[in-house]
Amino acid sequence: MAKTLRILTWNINSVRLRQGLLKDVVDKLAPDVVCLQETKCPDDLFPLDLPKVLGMDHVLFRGMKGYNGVAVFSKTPMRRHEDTQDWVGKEDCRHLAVELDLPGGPLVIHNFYVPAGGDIPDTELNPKFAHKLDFVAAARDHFAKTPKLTRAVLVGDLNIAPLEHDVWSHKQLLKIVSHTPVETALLTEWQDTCWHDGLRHFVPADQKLYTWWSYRAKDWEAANKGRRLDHVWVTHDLKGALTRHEILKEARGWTQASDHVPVLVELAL
DNA sequence: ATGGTAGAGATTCTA
Repeated sequence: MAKTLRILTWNINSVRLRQGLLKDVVDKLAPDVVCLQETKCPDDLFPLDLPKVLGMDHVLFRGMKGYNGVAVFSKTPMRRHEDTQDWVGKEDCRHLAVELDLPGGPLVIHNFYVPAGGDIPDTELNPKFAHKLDFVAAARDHFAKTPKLTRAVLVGDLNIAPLEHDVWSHKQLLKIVSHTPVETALLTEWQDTCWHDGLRHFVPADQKLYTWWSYRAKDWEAANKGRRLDHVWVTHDLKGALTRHEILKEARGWTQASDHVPVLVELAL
């Protein structure tokens, strides 16, 4: 008997500010697991009443002051997975791996927040871009060492839109951080270590698909200059378990919205 | 290598 598991990923851009919107997202999409990025909340200030409000008993988080931060909520028991890492020598709270106990055996979920990389796509002029490339290369190399990985899911804000139709204009974004060839090549290499693109599984590569719209656009919906920065990957053994996806675009139009929208994938495990 | 907006938390950084 297959169990349905709905996994939600969202760059919430402050978990404290958007607790109410998170409740609305959970009520609407009924996830079993919620992975957040950019919680921007030190661990000692994390809102500990939030799990009860969301109807999700279990929570794990890794936060810091001001920036970054990841958290996972779950309806079923979980524990922090040993493969949670600091990447490229920085303790900047960009990764949290959890292990869930499910009837068919444990499932590992990696929650990532990849560095945005600044504005200038040049590693000499911009250390933040160098950090981003180093981070993705390290993640690639790490998963290349575990090529037989199974029953695992990787989600998060990877801050790279790899395909032509993951951005509103491929040509105009080739020199824009998030869609430069060096970034998209690295992300593809990372994915190719053991992962299958769980969103493009449902949406053909020739169709536009976005999860993020800049705060800086006057009318984000009319301009529709989006990018697909948020991802859900599954190991190849779980490809056949993918049953549904949803990108909650309407959330971008809510009052005091995040610039990223919630992304849901359902698996029949 | 424009400037636009948003959040944290300090009067600027990161996205």
